[in-house]
Amino acid sequence: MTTFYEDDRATLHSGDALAVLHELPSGCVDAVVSDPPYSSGGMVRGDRSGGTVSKYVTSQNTHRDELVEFTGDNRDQRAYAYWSALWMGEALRATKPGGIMIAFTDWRQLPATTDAIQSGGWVWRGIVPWVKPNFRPQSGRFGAQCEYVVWGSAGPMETDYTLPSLRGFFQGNSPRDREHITQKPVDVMRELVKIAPEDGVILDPFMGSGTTGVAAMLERRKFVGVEMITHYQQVAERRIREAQGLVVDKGDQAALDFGGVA
Amino acid sequence: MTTFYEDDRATLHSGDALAVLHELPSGCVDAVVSDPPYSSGGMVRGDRSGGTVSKYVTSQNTHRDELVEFTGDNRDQRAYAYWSALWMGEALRATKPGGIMIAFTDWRQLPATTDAIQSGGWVWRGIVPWVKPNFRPQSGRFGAQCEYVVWGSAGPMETDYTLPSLRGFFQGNSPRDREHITQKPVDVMRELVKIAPEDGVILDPFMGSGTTGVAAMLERRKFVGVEMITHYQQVAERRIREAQGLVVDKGDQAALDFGGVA
DNA sequence: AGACCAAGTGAATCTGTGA
DNA sequence: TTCACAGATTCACTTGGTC
Repeated sequence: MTTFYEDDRATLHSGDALAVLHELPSGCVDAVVSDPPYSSGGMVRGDRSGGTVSKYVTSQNTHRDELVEFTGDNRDQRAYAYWSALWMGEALRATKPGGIMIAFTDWRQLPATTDAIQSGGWVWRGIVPWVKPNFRPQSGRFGAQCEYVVWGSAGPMETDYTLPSLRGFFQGNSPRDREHITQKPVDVMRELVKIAPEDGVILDPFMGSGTTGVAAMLERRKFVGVEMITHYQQVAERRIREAQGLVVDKGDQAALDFGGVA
Repeated sequence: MTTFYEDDRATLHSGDALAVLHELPSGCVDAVVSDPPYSSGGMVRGDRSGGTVSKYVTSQNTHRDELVEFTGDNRDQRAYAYWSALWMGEALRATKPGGIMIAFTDWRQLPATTDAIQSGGWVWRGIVPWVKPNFRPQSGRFGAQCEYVVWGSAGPMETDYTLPSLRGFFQGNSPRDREHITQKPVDVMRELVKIAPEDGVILDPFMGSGTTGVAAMLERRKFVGVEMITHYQQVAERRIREAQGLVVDKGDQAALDFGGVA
């Protein structure tokens, strides 16, 4: 396991998610919050086998040339469910009893993801839709306007009525200046990492551009991230350090502003 | 098949959904829009086996005594998926090629429902969340704030770019003065029935208090409903006739007002 | 009329009790 | 042990009453 960045709030590992998860110590994590490749997009095999940039980005997008392809997005649905169960099972071992799993998915892979989280040994607890106000309308059909968060727990959760309750759906558009094709809004991620206690450890085995880490820093949680592609390792490290600076130097208000921008 | 009400806009049948569906002529329907019993409610079998009023209505609720139990809400998950595939398969036969299936479900039964719609022979097209602003929160957890609409088509859909596009999520609380425990807002139903063309036929095999029929009348679609329980047959007939009166006598504006009230 | 306040509600979920 | 049921808890939003 190669660690390419480490400080007292964040640890970033290089390598394949499954391999790195296998090497993590047991029970070292409070919550797993991740956005794995969906392997969705298209009913037929041909639609899945293309590159990720051509699949997810319209040709009008001005940043198209700056976006880097990502991997692991070409499994069929059986393989996707099996692979998801594998990494979720490894993640369960690394998680404390009562800890939380959170995984993004789209409508097409949602049933496979709920199967996988349970196959991995987690107690499935619910679904949280993420609504994107600016969606692509389709004549005579309901728009595919949402993505979904599937969440569960490592066995029973303790019931602590002093904890605040969390909302059951989120709203917000994809960030405008994305550095990763599937980058999520920081505001949405900030709500999600609140499921872990302050100073608790959040693990993201598919870090990408590091939005989960940014949210963890802004909400004063610790972060462990895993990413395979060198380009995104650099992007994530930069964004997470920037987020740390915002919290330490300028306090909460600046952190809030940052959430709106990124 | 016993028909207990019929006029030029609405036909209401008495009996079990599966039996009545089997007797309907082939291809007589443009869209199936329904809210079947979810058989959900609880992690353990015991929580499913109680009556529907005690299961879904809190003991503090002052209107508890006025609500009538409904049936078919105590299947285990395997049986639920099998039964759903059965009635959805029958409904497919009754639907025109290219017609639409819309079914409500909750988070727990969502994967079983997407399996069932496909097992029944439909092309699964998507999920539309229904977000309830006044949800019951839970400490330290994401609230179960949404129900879900699973929709699909009877084979390929024709693409007609002159049709309006429909929203990918709905918002709105359960109606205040419900006559059925699981009664849906008329506004949400009105959006859903728009998937069928004007003067097209909407079928609801689990009519309950008849909200689908009310929405169909207000949006100038025709309606075929099925309900087993005598009490709800009477409620549905009254509400649907009231909705017809609003459209014919007072025009569109009154119809819009009605949507907000019921 | 409008502003404010108090009470009531929810396809929830978990725990404890008693049969 | 298993099952059925009562009780407690969370908060956004609605309703109804008072000022």
